[in-house]
Amino acid sequence: MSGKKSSTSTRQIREANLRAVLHDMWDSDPVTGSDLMASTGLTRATVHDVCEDLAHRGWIHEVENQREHGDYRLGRPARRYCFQPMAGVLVGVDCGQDMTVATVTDLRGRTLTRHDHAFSSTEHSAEERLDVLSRTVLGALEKASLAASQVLAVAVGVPAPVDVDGRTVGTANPFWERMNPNIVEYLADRHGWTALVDNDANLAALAEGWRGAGRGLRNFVTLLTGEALGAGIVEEGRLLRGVRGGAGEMRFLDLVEGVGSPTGIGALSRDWAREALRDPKTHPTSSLRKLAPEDIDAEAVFAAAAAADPLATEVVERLGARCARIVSTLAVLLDTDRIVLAGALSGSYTGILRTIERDLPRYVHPPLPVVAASELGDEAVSIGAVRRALDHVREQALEIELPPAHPVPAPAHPS
Amino acid sequence: MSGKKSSTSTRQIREANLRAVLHDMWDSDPVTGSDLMASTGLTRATVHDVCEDLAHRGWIHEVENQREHGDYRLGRPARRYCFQPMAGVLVGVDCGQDMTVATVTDLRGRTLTRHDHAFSSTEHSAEERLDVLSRTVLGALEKASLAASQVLAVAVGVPAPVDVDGRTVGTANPFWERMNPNIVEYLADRHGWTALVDNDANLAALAEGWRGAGRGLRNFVTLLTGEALGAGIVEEGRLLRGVRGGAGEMRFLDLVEGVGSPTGIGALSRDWAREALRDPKTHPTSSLRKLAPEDIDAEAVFAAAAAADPLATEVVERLGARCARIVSTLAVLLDTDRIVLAGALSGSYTGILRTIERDLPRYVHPPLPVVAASELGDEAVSIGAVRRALDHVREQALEIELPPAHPVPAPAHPS
DNA sequence: AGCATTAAATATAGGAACTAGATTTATTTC
DNA sequence: GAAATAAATCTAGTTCCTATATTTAATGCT
Repeated sequence: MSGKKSSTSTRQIREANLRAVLHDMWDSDPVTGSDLMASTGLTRATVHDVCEDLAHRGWIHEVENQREHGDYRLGRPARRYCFQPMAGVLVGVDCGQDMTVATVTDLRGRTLTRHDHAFSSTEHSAEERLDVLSRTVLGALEKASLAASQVLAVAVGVPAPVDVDGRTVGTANPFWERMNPNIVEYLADRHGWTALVDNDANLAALAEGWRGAGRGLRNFVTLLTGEALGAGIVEEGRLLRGVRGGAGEMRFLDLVEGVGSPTGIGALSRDWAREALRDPKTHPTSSLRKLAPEDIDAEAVFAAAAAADPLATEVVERLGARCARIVSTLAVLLDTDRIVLAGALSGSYTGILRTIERDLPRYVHPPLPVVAASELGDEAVSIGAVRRALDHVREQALEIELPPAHPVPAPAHPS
Repeated sequence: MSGKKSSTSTRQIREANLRAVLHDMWDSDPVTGSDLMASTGLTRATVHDVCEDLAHRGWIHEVENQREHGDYRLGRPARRYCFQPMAGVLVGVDCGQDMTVATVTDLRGRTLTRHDHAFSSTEHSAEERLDVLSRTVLGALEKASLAASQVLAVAVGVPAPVDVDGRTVGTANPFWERMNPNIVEYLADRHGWTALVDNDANLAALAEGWRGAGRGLRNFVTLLTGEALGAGIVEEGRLLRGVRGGAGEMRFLDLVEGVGSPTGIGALSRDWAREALRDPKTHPTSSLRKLAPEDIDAEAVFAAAAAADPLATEVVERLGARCARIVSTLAVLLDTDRIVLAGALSGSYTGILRTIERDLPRYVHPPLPVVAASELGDEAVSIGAVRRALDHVREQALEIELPPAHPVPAPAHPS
């Protein structure tokens, strides 16, 4: 509000310091001026000045009763500042083929609420998609009594290639364009939100690098293994996108021997099991024969395999052999540290992993990449979406004007 | 030398301005203070101050007779500054299996001299390799009467995976380790040079992006097609490296249908032609039958194909069909704009390109990537090495202390 | 030749953001 | 209640920048 204008040059310094201090405080407990002096190398005067600036902007606040937090004894009590995790909220959405899940978190990525909503069918219209997406997010916000104005960023994962600007264009594939009917613009126009759209496998990769099996790694690949395979490739900590967001597209598997298609583990486990069951002579004692054909799904197959059912074991074995080839291809070309198999049933992939481990040395020279199953199950995409929103907000923090501190409706009676 | 110390904060501003001005001047004609004011947004006083600083450091100099350069008429003549392309020199080396080529350039990448030297055999020792490399660079410098102290950076391309630090370790492949026997350390210890080592395909990619078929593109792949295939992958303007520098390794082609190995076009054209010639019944009239078997090499095959020889044409056709599959794999997974086929004979790849263009739609959905042949021939790696050195020097300019202005030996007679 | 015009250089004053060191202040400990 | 302590606050002083006034070295016109 104060119309002070400083030169672009000097503002650069202040901006860098604001950024450094905010970064330091984002994920830590309340810190003192001296703490910040040590971590930033600035003098005390500057540190407090910067902190007051950040407090003014609403990102941090000064902790009043200092005694409670610190365990020091002597000297004048230090001023303590603390990051405001509720200065705004983030929304991460997994906007899949069949349903939408929205997760609302604070600025540290701690979940506040989740809310989901199914589409009427897999072939739902673009209009329905946008409407359901919108209502799912609003529903989640309402659950936690949060106002739309508190949302600093909404990130949405869709099963389609997405370019840097969050758009899906020029793909000559109507399915993909329907999956992402310019969500960015829609959310901005309708709710005024900063929206980020990304490919679901890319977001799953972000999730794995944050809270999953890729934690701490700068080079890894996440393979989404549901109906169709899709890879999220992280190289030197950066997500690969490609020209139109198509990086990680697995259609090339058509050409790989022993693979032949980009069909996912979820689909194949079901299809292969059904196919085998059609011939009454193969594994006549299999427990899967007790189920109706339409009840044979990935979950049933993995459950049977876990119980050592011979037919299911054979399917899992075959899936593992196939995966070994897929994983090798990626590992060799990209020289990656780890490949994470993600998907709703990733918790049941131990059998597949065993086979991959056995076959990998046939195709890859040492050092071999680590192949692991995701621990995030079907939450990978929405967690990754939250992370995407979080990254954006951390990056843009100084350009963001925070909503007023407490938009909770004031008590009905006058002061 | 002047022991002034400014705070890290204020130094950041000055550094950013030095960088901006130096960057502006690197590739342009002499510029005036007013030009720089427009491009940097700084005031005149600051611009001249920064320029004097840069002149002091030796990167630029003030042009004396201003009239000659400008075409202005009125007003007080402007001070003009010009980048010093000979403030130091760069060396780019292609250190291959059979020979070494060193290119010396000025700071704008304009070639001053080239010098090459063959190894005693493809199985030469690490010691010989380092020695020949060393002598090739010194030979090139001597040709242009340049002192070793003028070298600001030496970049070396080797046929091996190389990590970010320029080392080849942990590959369990003695050939690779012999190709890069810690060249960085050797050149630093023996000559005091800043050395950068990189994979040859990566450097070829840099060359293509600079002066070749990838010029201006942020996403493209360069395929080295000589004896063994190797890819240099550029994504968002950045070279992919992978954990140990192995990104772009093509061993995964073992698993690709209709490909089966990472053997290069150079090797296959020769092998396939020889194989066909062994059966006297296939194409008995082929002009290649006039050559001794040991004279059948890639060059001969492509020359014959250009003259419509049926046997050679069949080989080229087969190569094209194979390349289409390889190119598709990369294009789909990486969603790249263009794939450049590089190699000593890239000038003769028109036949191959025709076949690729025909086959590509079988494997890739539109929009199709552009496939092009390199125009750089066997210079791709050394040009890329120069570019690597240039990038390093531009990046590190402010940290580099330039050698004294004119190390040319003073005339023998006194003043 | 001499003077107006012009575009740049130079000089002067002032501000933002930082550092450094002296002084003050709020605590705990003895 | 005084000493010890660690931090806050205050007072200069720095660097690097901007803004504006003044000066300078050309050209062009009479």
